[in-house]
Amino acid sequence: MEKPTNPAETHDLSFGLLISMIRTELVRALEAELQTEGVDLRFTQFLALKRLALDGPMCAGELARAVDHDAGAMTRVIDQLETKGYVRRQPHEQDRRSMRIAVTDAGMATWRHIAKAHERTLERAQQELSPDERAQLMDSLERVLAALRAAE
Amino acid sequence: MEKPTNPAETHDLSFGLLISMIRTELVRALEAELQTEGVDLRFTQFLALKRLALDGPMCAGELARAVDHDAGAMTRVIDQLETKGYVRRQPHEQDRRSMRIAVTDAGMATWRHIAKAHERTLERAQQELSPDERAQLMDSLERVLAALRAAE
DNA sequence: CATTTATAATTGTCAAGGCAACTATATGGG
DNA sequence: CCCATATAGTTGCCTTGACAATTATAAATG
Repeated sequence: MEKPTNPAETHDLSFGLLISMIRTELVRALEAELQTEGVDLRFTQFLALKRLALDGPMCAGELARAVDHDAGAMTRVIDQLETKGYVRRQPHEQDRRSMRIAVTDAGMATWRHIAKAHERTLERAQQELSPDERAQLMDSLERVLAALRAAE
Repeated sequence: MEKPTNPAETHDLSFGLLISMIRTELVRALEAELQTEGVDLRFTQFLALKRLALDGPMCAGELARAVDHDAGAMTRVIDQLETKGYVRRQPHEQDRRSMRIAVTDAGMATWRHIAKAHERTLERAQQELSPDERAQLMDSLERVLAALRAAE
């Protein structure tokens, strides 16, 4: 320790880096769990499938917004999920521009299969926090997100 | 809108998605601040410059670990910072495999210039949180990260 | 009703990050 | 001392995601 470490930085991790690291580790942990279960899904594909499985069919743009993903990129994620047989594109009845993205039976089966793995991962991430602390954490994070989005 | 958009949806943000969203917004906000200041740095480049500016010269691998970045990718980040004139690669004296990455005067000047913008961004992100809540948030996040890294 | 404007999905392009292979050098065990 | 193994940095390759442009269709407006 010959190096003069800035005392304000002894917390060492800035908020941004900390958030980035947690995201990286969470993605890694979840993808590892999925692989262990023999399910070949990347993090983003997982998020999309989860959203569709929980909320039912929706169109591509809605899904993109729901998982905070670029619309162009979402097209390809849907392609991938469709190739795997987990979702299906159906024409929207009122709006011929729109697609209705629906989970297939195989997709639902996969979702049920991996839902527990997902919960295990989240549980593991928060295992050192009390229920109160978990609630507080989620609340704080939501307020941080809101503040960042409230543009200036 | 015939589908019952569950109002519970807003609270149904999973931890992973919430973290991802905050990271995205934080990166966006910081890069916007930097651009406003006329400084052409991406988030990762910023993190690397900050680390070097605060902790002094270190070798490439150390830097990569410090900002949680892939070593191969870090080589290119250093390339970019070197091209911009913000850092310099120097041979390591004891170990001829190693490089000593040091911030140049121009790099330091730039760092001083943008440090405040950085703080503004973090301040804005946490503006809705009390000092206690901020401390609690950092603490919880650190424990989450530790849990993710520890367990298996 | 024609025309402008807005929206949904897609596609092309490019930068960035992860991983594996490679080179050079260091280190530790016979 | 020599060899096996480990480590530092770099590079190539591939996937992902952001953004812009494109196409088709809907909605709004004169």
